[in-house]
Amino acid sequence: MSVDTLSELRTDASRGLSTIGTEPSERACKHRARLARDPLALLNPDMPTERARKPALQARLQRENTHDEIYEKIYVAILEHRLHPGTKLVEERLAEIFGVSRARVREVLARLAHEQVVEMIPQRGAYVAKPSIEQALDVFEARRLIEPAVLRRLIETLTPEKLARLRQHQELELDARRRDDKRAVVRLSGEFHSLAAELAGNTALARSMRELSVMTCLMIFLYDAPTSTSCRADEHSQIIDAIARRDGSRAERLMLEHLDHIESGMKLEAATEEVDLEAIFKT
Amino acid sequence: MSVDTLSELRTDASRGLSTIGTEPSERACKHRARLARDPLALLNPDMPTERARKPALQARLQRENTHDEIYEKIYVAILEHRLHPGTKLVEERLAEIFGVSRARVREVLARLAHEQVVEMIPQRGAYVAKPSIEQALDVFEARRLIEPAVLRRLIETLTPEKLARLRQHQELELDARRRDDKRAVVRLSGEFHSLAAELAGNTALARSMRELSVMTCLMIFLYDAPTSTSCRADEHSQIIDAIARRDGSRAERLMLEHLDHIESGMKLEAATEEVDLEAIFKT
DNA sequence: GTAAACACTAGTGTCGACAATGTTTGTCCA
DNA sequence: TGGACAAACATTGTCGACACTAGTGTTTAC
Repeated sequence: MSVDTLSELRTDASRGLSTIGTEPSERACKHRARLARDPLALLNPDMPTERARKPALQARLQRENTHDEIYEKIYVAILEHRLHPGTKLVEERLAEIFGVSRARVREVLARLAHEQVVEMIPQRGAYVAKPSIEQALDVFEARRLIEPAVLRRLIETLTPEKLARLRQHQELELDARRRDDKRAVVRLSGEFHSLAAELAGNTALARSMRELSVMTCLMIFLYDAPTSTSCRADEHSQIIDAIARRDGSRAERLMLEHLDHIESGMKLEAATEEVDLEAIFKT
Repeated sequence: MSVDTLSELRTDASRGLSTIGTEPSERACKHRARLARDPLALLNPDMPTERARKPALQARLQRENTHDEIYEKIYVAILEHRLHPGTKLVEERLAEIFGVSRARVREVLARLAHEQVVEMIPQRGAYVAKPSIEQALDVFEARRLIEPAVLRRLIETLTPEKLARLRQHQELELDARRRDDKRAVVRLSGEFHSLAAELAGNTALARSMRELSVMTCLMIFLYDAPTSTSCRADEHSQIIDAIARRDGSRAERLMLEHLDHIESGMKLEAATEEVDLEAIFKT
């Protein structure tokens, strides 16, 4: 299992997440741009064993997997449920996959752990986080608090460009649904909320929303009843429509209902938490 | 400057911040406890040069400066304004100071950077963050949104123990004021808000509040008019009193006023942002 | 046949070394 | 004199190596 899922990291995870919350300082941004147009980025050698010597050129070559990029690839993989909660993230495997040394992977994992997206256990390793039920409830409470405010602010500062980006996202989401690409659907559903926060223009709130979104994605995977498919598409669409009409109260109401739907779609009854083994074989 | 301030890191920063937001998973917690009662922790050699060989014993010895501890020491130093916004954090210096190798420092810095407490510029290094005015306004907006909710929840779930912890914190704060220990005052003022969030019992909100608190501390240092001393003591006391009386609406109102005071005490007029030098010598 | 002791393996924790880059200082020429 | 170039220095980025630990499998003693 872990080998397969990890390998998938390398493949189609490279688009990832716009720049929500990355908050690039000007210079850092310039730096990233330089990488983006780096012409060497094409000829990725992909030979983990023979990458040993690096004659001042490989150096730049490997930089296509910057810290930020590795971070984002793992992040997106978790968002898309390609990496399941509880999966062990072996440093050496990741290092091989991304063609870098463990030190770099380690820094990325430290960041992810700090964000509670992965859990690091001393001397044991890093695992994709399994948020507890209490955490889940907390997250929903926080979202119920923050998201209406986000929408309010978004409507206040709405511009045609912002609306266009929302519509564009909506289109992506619908498209993913049409293609029945579950992974993209889950990711985009989460990103919708982050995007709204980002467009609302308050970076502090956007950061918080982004963190809450990932946690929600993990929780959906852990506790969701298999019937309900995370966010229903029309709900997002309706919210966007309300935003377009600048109908703040309606948007807020829809959002709260939307959150209720997500939450009630999950079975958060304090069961299934731990010790499956004992419980299972007790009969 | 930087040598002095960095050296101070080593000294009196070791109490730090209770466990707000650290969210120790059970095993990680056990691990930390083991370290705490480690008897070797006393004989700290403090010889950065001759620490080279580590015959299976030094290893444990140095572990008194865990990642988390280094993280917290730097964090507290920033909170207490012993490290000013814009100060460069040279990896090697920090490594020397904490008696560890750069790799560890690096991981810690990565975490701090992820939290926007420090800014990392590629090939240039890590600097204590200088939040922009826009960020400052965002932070206050976010706080105005979150903190009343925190108080509401705190009052709902109030227990004598929680009240006791608030009172205890209040005592610390008053004491620091009496001693005129500005550093402690600033730190404790910030921690009051984190503590309230922590006691409110919603880990997600508490995490956000903690991040917002640090940013506020940095902003106070950057933009505060020298007259007003961050939070006025009696305001916190009054809020605690309102909490004790379970007077939610009063607590919320006081908190909002409190935030207004902090914000209006700062000069956020888009001036003084950059290029002090030119402006200063223009006359 | 069971259980404790032992050995093996995979993986983490930590470090020192070296290359690449940025910054400063010093020098030379216009 | 002053500006451009270059050499020296400082600091970051990256890696490979090795010690240590946890978990697992195997042997041996009873």
